[in-house]
Amino acid sequence: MNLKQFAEILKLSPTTVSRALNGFPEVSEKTRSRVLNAAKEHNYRPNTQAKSLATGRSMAIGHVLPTFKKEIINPIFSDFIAGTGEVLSKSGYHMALTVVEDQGEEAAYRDMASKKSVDGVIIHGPRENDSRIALLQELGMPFLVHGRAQQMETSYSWFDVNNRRAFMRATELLISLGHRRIALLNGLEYMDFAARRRRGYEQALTEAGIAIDSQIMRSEEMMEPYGFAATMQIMQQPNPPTAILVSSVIPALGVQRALQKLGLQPATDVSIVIHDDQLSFLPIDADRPMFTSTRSSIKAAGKRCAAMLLEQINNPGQAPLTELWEAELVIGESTGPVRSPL
Amino acid sequence: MNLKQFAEILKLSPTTVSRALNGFPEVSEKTRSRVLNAAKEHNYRPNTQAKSLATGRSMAIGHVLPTFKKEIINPIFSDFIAGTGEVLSKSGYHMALTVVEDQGEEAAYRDMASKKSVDGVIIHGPRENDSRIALLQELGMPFLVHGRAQQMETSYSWFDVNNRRAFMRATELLISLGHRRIALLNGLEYMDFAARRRRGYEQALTEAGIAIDSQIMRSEEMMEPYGFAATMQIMQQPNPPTAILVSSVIPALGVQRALQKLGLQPATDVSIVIHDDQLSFLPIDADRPMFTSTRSSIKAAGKRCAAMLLEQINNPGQAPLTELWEAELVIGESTGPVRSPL
DNA sequence: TGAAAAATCCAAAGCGCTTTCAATTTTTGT
DNA sequence: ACAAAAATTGAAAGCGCTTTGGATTTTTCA
Repeated sequence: MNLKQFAEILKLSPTTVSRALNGFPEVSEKTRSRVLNAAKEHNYRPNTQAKSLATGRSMAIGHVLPTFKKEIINPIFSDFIAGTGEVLSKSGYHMALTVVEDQGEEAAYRDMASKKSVDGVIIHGPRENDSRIALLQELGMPFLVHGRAQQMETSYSWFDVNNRRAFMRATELLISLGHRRIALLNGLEYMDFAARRRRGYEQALTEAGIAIDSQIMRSEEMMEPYGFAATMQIMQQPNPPTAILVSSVIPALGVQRALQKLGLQPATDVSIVIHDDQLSFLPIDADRPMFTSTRSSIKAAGKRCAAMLLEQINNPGQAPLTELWEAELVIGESTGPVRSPL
Repeated sequence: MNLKQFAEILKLSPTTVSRALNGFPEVSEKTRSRVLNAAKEHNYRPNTQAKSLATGRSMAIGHVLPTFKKEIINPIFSDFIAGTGEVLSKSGYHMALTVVEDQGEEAAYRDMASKKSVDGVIIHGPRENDSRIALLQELGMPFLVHGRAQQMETSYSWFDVNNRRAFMRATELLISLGHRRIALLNGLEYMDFAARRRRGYEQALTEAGIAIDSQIMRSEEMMEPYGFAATMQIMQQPNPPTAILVSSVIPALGVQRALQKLGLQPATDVSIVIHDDQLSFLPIDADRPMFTSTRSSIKAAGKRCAAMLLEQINNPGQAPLTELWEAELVIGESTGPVRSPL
């Protein structure tokens, strides 16, 4: 059923019906409730594309997902999107996901802009210097970066967790426990968040007068086997670390597996601190969590990102919004004082 | 830029340009390539909503994601969607995700149907008897079920893995290794796939003359802590199992953690068989995988589901499509012959 | 060469909505 | 009770595209 037919049933003009449905003040409350009830009864809903065409708003926000970066379509993403979706749907928005191959990313954004298929986008996994930011600014498309890029932090809207500080504090914690040889299993360091984490780690070491040793630092995609392989390797080196800093629960599972294989006990033999995104399927937050962690919910981040983007969309021309959350440092069972050297 | 303006640049009518762009035969190859080049040069792309409005096709397929079922927005979903998205984008489709609260699910489907905002939907996580199937049939919306429901399997399109058979074979394998006390850590059994798995497990036991013992069977959401808690409990019972069948890698991690805590060795003390969805971030497929598993890639499933749905959409009125894949039984390091009783 | 056939192009209607501008009805103030 | 003001409703244009039916040009063939 379309508007015209629906209006005929009501013996009203399409104009009035449209106004009633969209909450315009020109229509009397009596008519409005009559329309609203009839809409429910006859199950009438305005056609999306017609509405979008007329209003110029698509009521959708976009995510462009490049296939080659597993960093993006991953379990972390699914939790993030659960948060985003929740907030968006409350405002009548939905999400449009476009999967693109490597090169197609720029084209996908241009597409969305010129087709006007979304009202805004969320940028995932920003690089240290990310070309998408300039692109979207050029296209005049509202966007929000989940994370940050190095460039001009005041010129665009972003939401981020203080990754540098989180890893600095984590490192400091380990140092305060007497550890002086601390490994870092980082994410891919061309990703901005990983670069920042590394800086936090290095800063803490430097301030404690500990030399940075690339022998015990790794940077790879955050998957389980990475944690396993890196730990096996690092722990079997001549001068193995007494503590390991891990970028996510997922590689941490691999770390754990490796330690087990090596016959090493977390906390007593090797301390572990991880960054915990509070993934819904891997909750580690018991009364005494199994891992000591820098904790920050990715789902909450998703919610906040959605809200911020909507605000941008609804107030065009306003100054960029930025927000930086601190991660929580949670002491769990995986850390302890350094063992006296063997 | 809109079609009219773009046509003016070319000194052609909008009609011709539209035809050239959409590959209609009435336009000469010369004009077509001229149009195509100009489109690229001027970065012209037809407005999505206008096009949809005119054609009646949205070029999107929908996913309705209820928030309360973590079963759906989860890491498995993210891999699935990566597959779906890949196939869809090759056909010019994108995905529209709508997150809804508990009750809102039916409304969301009605919404999509009456707003014509998607051309088809994929149904996730079917229950044993799922009301969404009848609903979508009533709405006349093309859909494909990932999994099956009990009802009338010939009346709708579905794609499924032979879960019953997979778990039957897994159980048989364990039995052939001498195990007679086999625990089952299943997913939620109101989900069709889990119910089928259970039947497969029970069938194998029954055929081997082994009694079914609900003391060593669990059914919960497939998260890590579930695997841990269930294993701790089951293994500390009077008559603990010698083997455990686990519904997913994720709880299997918990199982592993529990065994470690209990000082039990996989394969030697307790055999483990899991179902492996080949999640991208938890690949367990080495030359000799760490887990023996029934393996079936969720991403491949996503791809196939997308292709099947597109076929449905493009051939309206054709008979329902169904496809059943067999899982692969892969021997890994987590199974071995039963230990002689203590 | 000229009529018929084929190829190429275009004007205009329509998809279902919003919104401007105008018309109509109701309320207000004297 | 009547003009002016306010409230309520509608007609019609427009959003940017596709597509029908028709017009124009080019090609074919006797």
